[in-house]
Amino acid sequence: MDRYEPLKIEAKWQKIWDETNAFKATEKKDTPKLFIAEMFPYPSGAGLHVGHVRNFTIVDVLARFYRQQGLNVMRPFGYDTFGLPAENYAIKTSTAPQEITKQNIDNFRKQAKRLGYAVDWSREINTSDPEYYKWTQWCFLQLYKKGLAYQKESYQWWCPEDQTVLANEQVENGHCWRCGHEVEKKKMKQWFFKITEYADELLDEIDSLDWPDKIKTMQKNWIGRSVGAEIDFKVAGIGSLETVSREGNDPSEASEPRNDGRERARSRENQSSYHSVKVFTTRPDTILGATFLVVAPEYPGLDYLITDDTRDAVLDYKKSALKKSEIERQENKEKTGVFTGSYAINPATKEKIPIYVADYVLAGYGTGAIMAVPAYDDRDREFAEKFNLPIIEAKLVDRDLYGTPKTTYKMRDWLISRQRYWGCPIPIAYDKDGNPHPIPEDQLPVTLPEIKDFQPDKSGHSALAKAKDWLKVTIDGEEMTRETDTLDGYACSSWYLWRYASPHDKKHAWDEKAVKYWEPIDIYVGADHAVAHLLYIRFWCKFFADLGLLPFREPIKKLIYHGYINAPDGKKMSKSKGNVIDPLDVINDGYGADTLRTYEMFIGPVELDAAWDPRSVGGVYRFLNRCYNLVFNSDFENTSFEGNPQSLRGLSDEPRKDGREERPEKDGFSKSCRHKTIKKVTTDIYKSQFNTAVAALMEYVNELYKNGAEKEDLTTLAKLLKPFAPHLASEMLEKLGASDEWPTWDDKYLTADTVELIVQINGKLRAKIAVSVDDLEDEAKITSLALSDEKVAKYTNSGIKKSIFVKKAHILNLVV
RNA sequence: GGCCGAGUGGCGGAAUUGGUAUACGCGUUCGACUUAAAAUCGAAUGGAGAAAUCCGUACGGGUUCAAGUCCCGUCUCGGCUACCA
Repeated sequence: MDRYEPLKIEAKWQKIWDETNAFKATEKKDTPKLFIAEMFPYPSGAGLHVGHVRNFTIVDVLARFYRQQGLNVMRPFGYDTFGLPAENYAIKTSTAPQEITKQNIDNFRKQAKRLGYAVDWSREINTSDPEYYKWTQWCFLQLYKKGLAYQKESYQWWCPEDQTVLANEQVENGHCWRCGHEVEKKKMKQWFFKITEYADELLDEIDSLDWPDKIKTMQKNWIGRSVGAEIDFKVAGIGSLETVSREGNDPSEASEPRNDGRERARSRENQSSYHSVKVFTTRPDTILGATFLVVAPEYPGLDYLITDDTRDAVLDYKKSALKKSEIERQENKEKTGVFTGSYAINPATKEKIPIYVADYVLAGYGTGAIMAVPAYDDRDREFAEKFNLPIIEAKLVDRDLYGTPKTTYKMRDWLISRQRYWGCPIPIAYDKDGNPHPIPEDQLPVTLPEIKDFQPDKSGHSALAKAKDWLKVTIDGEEMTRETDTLDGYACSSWYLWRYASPHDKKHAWDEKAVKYWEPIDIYVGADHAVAHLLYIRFWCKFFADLGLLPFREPIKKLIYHGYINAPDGKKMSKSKGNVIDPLDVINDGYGADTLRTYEMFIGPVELDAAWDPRSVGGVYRFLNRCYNLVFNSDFENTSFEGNPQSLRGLSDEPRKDGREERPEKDGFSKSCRHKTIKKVTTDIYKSQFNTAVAALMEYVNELYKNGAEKEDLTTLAKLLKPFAPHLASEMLEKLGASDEWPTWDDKYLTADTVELIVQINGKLRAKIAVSVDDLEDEAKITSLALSDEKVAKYTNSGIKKSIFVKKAHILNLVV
């Protein structure tokens, strides 16, 4: 009796795969390709966790499945290595982040190999490798050349703990996404990418993507397009011709934080030059009901709406509103505000209506001013009720009558400057007048200098500012000073999928031909970054498509977004709670990688979070053990496997315990069971329903134990099992002398000769009668068969009112 | 507050999209093997009932020959978003 020893089997096959470069991908002209990858990991010092395993295994199951089907599969691997954890660790231990990163990568690679992933290891990517970030800088320069990378001074989210600014996407509920510290506003000159330029296309193409609806909706909401109109309201009593509004249509203004305290040092004589307030509304048709205007506390023209009587109250209000943190504004939803002292003329009613200032109007959205229609808008009604303003249920008018059509977005431009050392240097230098100049492409990469002190400070500059020699650079003979900000890590991951196509290209970011063959990625798997990374990479794709450098406008065809794995108690795993499951422990406890992989696919539907259950791991191990026994502890060559593996212990002569002598029509049964399983597993994998695919394999094994297995059953089982448990399946296939070519099914074997007719009386199940499949064609015969059943007859003595026969479900429902 | 999901045995979860509710796994119970235990194998396992039967997919209604699935209302939980005009 051979024992299933996963650790032995796995070591054997991993060695073979490693030594033969088994999963190297090359472009093959006449073979359909499939490019699949996970969102590459940030290699932390802790090594792989069970969430990584779920992520990577989904990719691996699909990669192996399609490979077995004969597709030319590319499944690369990479590491997203710039970022705060490595830098913070470097500060703590005075070790260079380069060194820490190298160690972590080595560990990740080793662990990923231990899981048996079918990776083309020649395509590894590391974003902090100068060979890689040279091209990240090149990408930046392309954006810069087209005016899509620009600088702007503005208030930005600042994390006092991490000493860096954050993008809007990195602020969660007023706190830093990394360290959880409450963020503040700081006025700084920062670099941005003009993602808003592509807002419409990013929005309009979402529906065409094969992505989960959840992610599509999140992106739509994030972009937040509102179609409406801008309407001018003349300010009563002030008589000049200029307009009060946010200046211009500069989309960069959209990045302005919401409660910035911008003060405009305008001279008093300018006061008379403002004579109207421009509002944005999505409901210009409700203008007859607009009974007052409201402007944000930061509204640029606010000073000129104030009268001597109201000055103190308004300025007080503004001051206190600006002092409030984002969180305080969120907590207190009670409407507050004060009358400015000015009135505007409603262009539709010609009524004179008051202008208020209130912090429920946001400076960063629309024009920073609204027309309040309390009859139609809950917030306006609340305000009106509190301040006793008229609420008029007016008729609707034509939308275009009083304003000009205008579309606005919630999405802001992407803030990319980071005041940290461990990032990709921004390839810019400043001349002595402070004007930015791009580093010429032939001087790339701008390499991170090796320094000793990584500690950032309040200066607003990264530790790079202390690398005095590095700062100096000569461009076109002119002495300049380098930019000390580094790029947001998301920039590095906004193009890596294209780098996978030609990861060693020294002349280009990506090779045109290779990209044309492999890209766009067919299946991308992840559990995070619904609006950040997945939006940024779409933006860069469109940009480079516009430059003619990519032959497609959407980078990701299909997205699989899976759930998290939680601790057995259902809570998030965390070091502090001490409930972390280490996948390597599971393997080394003797279960092996195959059990771990198969268990994580069996744990539940991909898209849902799941709780780790150590006992179920054991269940999956038992299943693989049974698979092993079928091949290694049965005499399938000579006889059909009969009964159970105990037969191998000399019990095979004993009669079956269940009294069944010989199963009738064994051939037909065996075939139908086999083909049913092939179909179920194949279609389930196509649908990413890995849990039910594994369940179907378990059912199949149970059947084979019960009814005996032919060699064909065992090769089929091994082939179907291989994506999930590749080591064991390879061992089985080797013993069976079979290839791993994916099996096909024939529907003709799926229909049995006899079928159970379900007889319902008034919709309730009353009898199951075995009938031949041919009889299903004849409703009259079916009905008489049913009526001749004793039990059915009992219910139908008094006649049948109606009879419904559903052939496909072999159900006969009799209404009495 | 807004939008979107979800609610099925003791537990994780299935259910050909309107057609036998609870596949598969865990747990539990019984049996076989064993001096014994583990492992393994077999059987049983929604609830009530001696049984025929009845009741069961969060709750209340409805449509239908037939509802976990569709419609209306209520409750609960989760996710995203948060005064976006």
